[in-house]
Amino acid sequence: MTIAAPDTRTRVLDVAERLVQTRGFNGFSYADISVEVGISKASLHYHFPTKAELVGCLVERYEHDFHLAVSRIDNSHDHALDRLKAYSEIYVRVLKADRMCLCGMLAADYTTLPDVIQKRVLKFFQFNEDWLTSALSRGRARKEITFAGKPSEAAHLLVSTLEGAMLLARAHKDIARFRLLAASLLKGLALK
Amino acid sequence: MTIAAPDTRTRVLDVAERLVQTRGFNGFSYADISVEVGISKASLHYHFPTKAELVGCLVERYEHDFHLAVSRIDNSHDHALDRLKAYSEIYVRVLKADRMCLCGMLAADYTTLPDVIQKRVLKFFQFNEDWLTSALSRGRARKEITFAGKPSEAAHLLVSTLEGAMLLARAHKDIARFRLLAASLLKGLALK
DNA sequence: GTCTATAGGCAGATAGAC
DNA sequence: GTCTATCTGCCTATAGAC
Repeated sequence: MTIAAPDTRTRVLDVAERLVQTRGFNGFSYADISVEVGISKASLHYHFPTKAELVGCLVERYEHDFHLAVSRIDNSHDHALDRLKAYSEIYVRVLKADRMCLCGMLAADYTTLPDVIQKRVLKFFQFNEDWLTSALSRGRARKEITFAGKPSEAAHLLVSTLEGAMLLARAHKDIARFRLLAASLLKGLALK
Repeated sequence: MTIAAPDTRTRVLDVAERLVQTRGFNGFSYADISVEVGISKASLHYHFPTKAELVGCLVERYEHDFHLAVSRIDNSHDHALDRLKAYSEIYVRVLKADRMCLCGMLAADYTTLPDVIQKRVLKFFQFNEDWLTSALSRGRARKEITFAGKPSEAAHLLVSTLEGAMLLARAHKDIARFRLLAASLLKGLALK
């Protein structure tokens, strides 16, 4: 299976994604993308008329990729702890690329975002919490894991902690500490 | 005890602080401050020659205020759970003002910050984790709370979770959910 | 300390040729 | 699809008068 050379539109999205994840919505410009992709600013506007549309597409693609990643987890892992571990490894992969979660970053920039993007960012977090809620709920019913309180609250805790830890880990350039924290989070769910 | 009318410098810092906490380092300008404080952009440069210096002062003041807040906690609360609850209420107060933690916000903007500011942001988190580490350590020694593993790791978990939850709560405009999460975090530390 | 005026550059975005 | 050229407006910052 070969991977086709990415078209211009995709290359633009790839560069823009990295820029948002590292510098935030207000920390990059069309000029930055132009240099890296090797086409003029005007050409970028052909593909994405406005910055709002560009970043909107970015969030859409990111959420789509996340959907794929978690359904792969559903198909390849059965035990709740394995699923949650695989989930946390998505975050580790992002951190390894010296990036913040795209939507975590946009959550920081939230008040400066166009309406359309704000809604998509919220949808992303909702999707994550929903998936975690169901993974936690199923795992507890099967007696694979244990935790107190509602699954939805535990899911909220997991997303918050992973996003927050990511924010700090990137600044500290300390992925090891992030892994340690993720591991101890999972340990807290293991049967005693 | 009366509060003196704030001087211009202080009013500039107050406005700038709110702008950074709501819009991020790259999401506001001297023009924004100028309008709100009611003096010209040029006058702002008299007080703070560069944006880097302005935000540097902001972080310094924020950390100083945090120092004061936690030493008040040390003096007014003895039980570890009370101390930690009071600590989490600092975050709630920030959230109530529709703001993100100043340094949490700057952690997102991290790669775009001047060196001096990057270092101060890290120092802020270090201070928080150190204080929490000692509060947790003392509390466990006195058998006021319980938790597994090193105090420093539990401290890291607390800061990460509170910062991450704040990021999400502000976007969702849902302080109640933040409170719930903070409460269940503390509940996890309570003696069984 | 505060102002007006302005520099010099970059932002997002458009027009029109190829 | 991509280009050059350009627009308008905002950015940080400075000069110099009051």
